[in-house]
This record gives sequence, structure tokens and C-alpha cells, in this order.
Amino acid sequence: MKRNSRLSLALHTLSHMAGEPAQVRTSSDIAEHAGTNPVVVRRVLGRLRDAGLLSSEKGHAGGWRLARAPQDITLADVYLALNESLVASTEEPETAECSLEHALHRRVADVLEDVEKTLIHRLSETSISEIRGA
Amino acid sequence: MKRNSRLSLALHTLSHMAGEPAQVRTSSDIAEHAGTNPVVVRRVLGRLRDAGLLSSEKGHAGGWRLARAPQDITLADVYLALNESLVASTEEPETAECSLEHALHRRVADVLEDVEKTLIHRLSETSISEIRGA
DNA sequence: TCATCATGCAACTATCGCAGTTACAAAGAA
DNA sequence: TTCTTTGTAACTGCGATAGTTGCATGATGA
Repeated sequence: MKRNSRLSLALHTLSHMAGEPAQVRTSSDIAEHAGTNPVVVRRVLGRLRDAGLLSSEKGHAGGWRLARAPQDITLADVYLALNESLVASTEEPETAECSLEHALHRRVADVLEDVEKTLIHRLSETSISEIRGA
Repeated sequence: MKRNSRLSLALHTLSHMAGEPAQVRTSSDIAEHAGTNPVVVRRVLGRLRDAGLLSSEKGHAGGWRLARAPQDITLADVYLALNESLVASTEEPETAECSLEHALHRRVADVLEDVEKTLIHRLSETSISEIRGA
């Protein structure tokens, strides 16, 4: 696993859960299926739980399950829960030496903001229940 | 300097050049202004030269200058020249274990492709001659 | 011709983000 | 009380890339 792995892992897991919403899955099971580590799974899914997409329980028969109906969880929800910016933000130039620098940054930041809105809008059009394998 | 620095450096430098297109600038001058290193400048501007946006010359009175009129160089040109993906691409899952994984990847990749087109379109609406400080 | 000044480029170091891992505490169920 | 599972801190390893050093190459002008 390499890059954008958090989003991939989250979406992959949720898509599976959407197919069988009643089933509870442990971090170990999920990690094994995703080819990664239980701790990594808990780190990523923890964010989704904090965002109200998943619930987790400890102890015997504990694990992870959807906190909402699958059709009420969109790709945008997941994207926002992870605070993943697929649209990179150019950071503010801290040393405010040059006015051109500022004008430029504002211009680019405006464009990126618009583009991110477009991205989120597009992602919100698909729920995790709509992902189906071939 | 930290992240997205190539694009920042390139745009910043080109914007300055747009204000005085006749002037030739050395890597050292540019690096000093941008708070970085001449070699880094040459690395970044080299890509812009390869893309036909800049020209460079060695020797006395050598250095960098615009290869086109400033109003004919858009932010999109710079973005594309650097091959910077501000829209992160989710890489193809190499181990094709799971069909859901594929369906998911295709869906997300489609959205990202569209979004990147939007980004480039938006960037192409502004030329480097249109950036003005306060 | 030759010294000088610039780019071009290869190689190395430093740093940062992040996945992966280990270890253990906390909590819930049998 | 014991087993199972999450929660979390701390560390390691790796990849990307800015920064740096050193030197070759080419252009200019005295």
C-alpha cells in the first residue's frame, strides 16, 4: 500500500460493508482482506467513526459496523471524514515579502477552492451502496 | 520551502518576468529572491524551458527569459509543464484480488479525471501577465 | 587564447509524511 | 476473571523531494 491509501482503504471497506450491513467485522479481518495492518485499519476507520459513518465496539463479538444506511453514505462523506485533500492546497507564504506572491497565491487558492467544491459535489453523487463489482 | 514548491516557485518567477519580459535573470538572482537555491531554480525552470515557456543561455549575460509573450502563458501551461498533479491520482490496485476494488477505483478515477479537466480549464483562464500585486 | 560567468547535471544529504509494527492500556462480554 | 477487541502511543522503514556540493560544458569578452 502506498499513496492515497487511507481513502482507498476506507472506501473499499465501506463498500464491502454496504453489501452486508448487519455483519460486524474486526480490524484484523478487515486488515487481512485489505492486505494491511489492524492498527492502520483502526486509525483510518476511527476517523469514519468520529464522523458518524461507522460505529465500533470492544470486547467479544465487537468490531466495526455501519452507523447509517449504506445509501446514506456517499463518497463525499468519506472524503470529508478523512479530511483528505485530493486537491492539494498550496500553503500560505509565511514570509510576506512580495506582493506578487500574495496575488498569485490568492488566485491559485481561489481556483483550487472551486475545484475542490466540484470534486465534493461529484463524489456526493455516489453512495457506497452503488459500488458493485463486475 | 516545503510543499507544492515547484509550482509556487515557477509561477512566482514567471509572474515577475511577465512584468519585465526583456530582462534576463540568472538562477542565482531568482533563487535569492525566492529564498531557495540556484540548482533548485534550474531544476524547476528547466522543465518550463523544455515546455517552451522559457529560454536559457549560458555564459556572460546569460540566464533566463520568457520564450513567449506573457499574455500567451497561462497558469495551466505552467501546471502542465511541471506535470504537477494537484489532483492526486489514486494508483491502480496492482493485486486484482477484489472486483469491488476495481469498480471503486474506476468510479473515483473517473471523477478525478473530470476534476482535473476542470482545474486545467480554470487555470487556463489566467495568464501570468494578469497577476498583479496590491 | 583564455579567464570568467552562466547553465546542465549527477550524486549525496536532510527532512517530512505516512504506512507498518510493537506494545500495552482500557473496556466489554462470557 | 479471562478472553477478545478497540484505542493509542511510540518507534521503524521507506519514498519523495528540497537543499547542497562539485564539476563538466558552453558562451562571452578582454
